[in-house]
Amino acid sequence: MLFALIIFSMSVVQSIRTAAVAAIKSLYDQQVTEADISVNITKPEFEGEYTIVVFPFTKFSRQKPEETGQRIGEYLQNNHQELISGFNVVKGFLNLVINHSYWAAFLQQQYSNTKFGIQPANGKKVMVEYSSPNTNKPLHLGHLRNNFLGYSIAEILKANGFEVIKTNLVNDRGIHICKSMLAWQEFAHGDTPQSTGIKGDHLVGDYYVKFESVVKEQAEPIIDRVLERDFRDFNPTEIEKLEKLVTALHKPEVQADEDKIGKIMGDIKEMSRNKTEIMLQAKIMLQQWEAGNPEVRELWNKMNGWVYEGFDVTYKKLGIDFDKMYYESETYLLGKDLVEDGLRKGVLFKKEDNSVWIDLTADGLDEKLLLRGDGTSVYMTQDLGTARLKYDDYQMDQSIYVVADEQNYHFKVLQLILEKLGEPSAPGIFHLSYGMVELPHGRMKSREGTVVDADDMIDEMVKAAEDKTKEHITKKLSDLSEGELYELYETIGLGAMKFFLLRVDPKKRMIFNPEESIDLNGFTAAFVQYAHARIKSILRDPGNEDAVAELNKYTYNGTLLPMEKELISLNEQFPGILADAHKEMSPSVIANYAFQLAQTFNSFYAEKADGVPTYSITKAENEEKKKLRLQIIQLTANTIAKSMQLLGIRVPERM
RNA sequence: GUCUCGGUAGCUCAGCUGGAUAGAGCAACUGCCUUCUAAGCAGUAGGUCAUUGGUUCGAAUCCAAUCCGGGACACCA
Repeated sequence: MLFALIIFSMSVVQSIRTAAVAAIKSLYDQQVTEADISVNITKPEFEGEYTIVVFPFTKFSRQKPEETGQRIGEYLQNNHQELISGFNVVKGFLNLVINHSYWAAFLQQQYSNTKFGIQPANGKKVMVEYSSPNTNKPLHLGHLRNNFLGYSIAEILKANGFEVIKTNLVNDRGIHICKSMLAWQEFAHGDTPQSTGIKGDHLVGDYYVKFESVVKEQAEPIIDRVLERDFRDFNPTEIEKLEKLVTALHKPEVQADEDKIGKIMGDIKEMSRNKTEIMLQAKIMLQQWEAGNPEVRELWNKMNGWVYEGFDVTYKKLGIDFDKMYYESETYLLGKDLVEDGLRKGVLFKKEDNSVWIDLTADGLDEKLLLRGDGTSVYMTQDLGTARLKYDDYQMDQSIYVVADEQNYHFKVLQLILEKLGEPSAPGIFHLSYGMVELPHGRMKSREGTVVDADDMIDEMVKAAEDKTKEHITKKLSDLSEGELYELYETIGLGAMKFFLLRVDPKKRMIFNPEESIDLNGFTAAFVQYAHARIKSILRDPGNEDAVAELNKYTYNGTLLPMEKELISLNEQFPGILADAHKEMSPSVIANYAFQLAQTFNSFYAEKADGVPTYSITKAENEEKKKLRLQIIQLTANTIAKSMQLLGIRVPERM
């Protein structure tokens, strides 16, 4: 079947484009590119599957749009009979009818090909860094969007032929970690995850919260004193600043503006918090950690160990994994050698206080600090060093950072500096920026305790799936074991959560409504999973057994009904969708497609005329139709499963 | 202030490389389970695509201005 192989290496849309370019060349002696051919899916009210917009060609055809469409249509029909069997022209729109035998041949070749649409290796390597948690508190809803996005993008890249390295840069050191450590030391009386039965990351997180509440308590008298202009807790430069703040606070125009009051009070609070006893202790602990103090390091190791145990449980449940872990405790000193290089090359400069900067004003940005006067590095320096480390480790063509959009500026600067330093990693830096997840009342704030915990979230979703499943359990799932049922609840519950967070364009911030997220109807994973389970149920039906066994060598030879054509055509678009998802760096493209496919199948499944199903499979009007439809639904099930896999979502055989 | 992202149905979102009468889901209302799984299907209702101007055969889509909202612009990470 060399003939078929040649055809199916190209999508229908591609083939139409190529053919149209040739048609225009032949009819009008004009050389246009394939990108100039606008091919759309035909509106349902017209006959045909694809539509070429011919308006742009009237410039050189010097004919009315209708005539131009007519001539191109005739050319295509005459010269590409295997693909196009008919056409009609409405105004400037040329609607093309795809040859039924083309669809049949396509179906025969791909219906059981679980690799349909998956691209062969292209020899390119991509690193995806995602998740990147702090080890002072458990994962929350915001992390979930990050984790699902990173995982899904990695899957999408793989399916597009890339070699992917999934990495996690764990933020395992810093003042926030010391906060949890200190509070644990002071208040825990030696409690451990084992002794309390509390999951390690939650236990550590609890002491982070405890720390914050002590800070708040201790800061109150300091704030009160500041407001009374009693600045005994502060040094001269701080006092100068506080004087200004307090004076400003009493101005009438500020008194009338709640935003301004809030801002000034925020500054005062922040400065006061830094003077609390416990905060000062935390800072000392950080210094001790950096100096390698054995006791502090031991405590740090112990508590981070608890957190990792907790994270492992959560990651495993989420179905998320990594090929390579990087730890900030091992990378935070990197980057200084790049700074040295930069100074030598004259890309960076020193100020009088010995601090090192880069001037980005020519690029419309500011000056950026890279080393403090005392020689210590900042966040950017670390990231520069880590970028070099990663590149040395893997020499990847692209390095994707899955990080929230509040860091857009940081990554813009990071790439620019790498470029100026002549680092080979620079061109491959890509910030996959995503919007924050907000609750209906506003943004989540960990200090205010308005965070949605990831583990709670998982439990709730699985519970919701269980409740819903139990409504039907006696009808269709009574023979499943406890274990099988639990697996099903997880498949549905986790799927719902992932789908909910992935179905929206990543760059948009999204509102997370708990009630809506728990819904298993409509535009949800359960809807798609349900369609899959229905298909599998039909394929298992003993009444279809004989036909299923003969599908392999079968090619349908007859006319197709509308929904048959529609389903095949939609499946055929999968490779294009996969490419789009990569181009857009957006799993939402896949989610929308999977939903549409499931929806189309459900209509196909349910359509009736005079009470009789139009597209019955088990009771099809004849053996030919039965085999045709079995091929169609088999292909559909495969495409659904693959799409969901790209989102990191499992698909059940029954539900 | 500068930069940046967004504003589409009551709500949550698609559509944005310009193309036909702007689509889904939820919520509301009608119907459909002796017939392959009703977690479903079919239908009704719901729109000044933020506003104004421009580009053109044609604008939700491109451009400009304005309004509203998020975020960033740290010797925090």
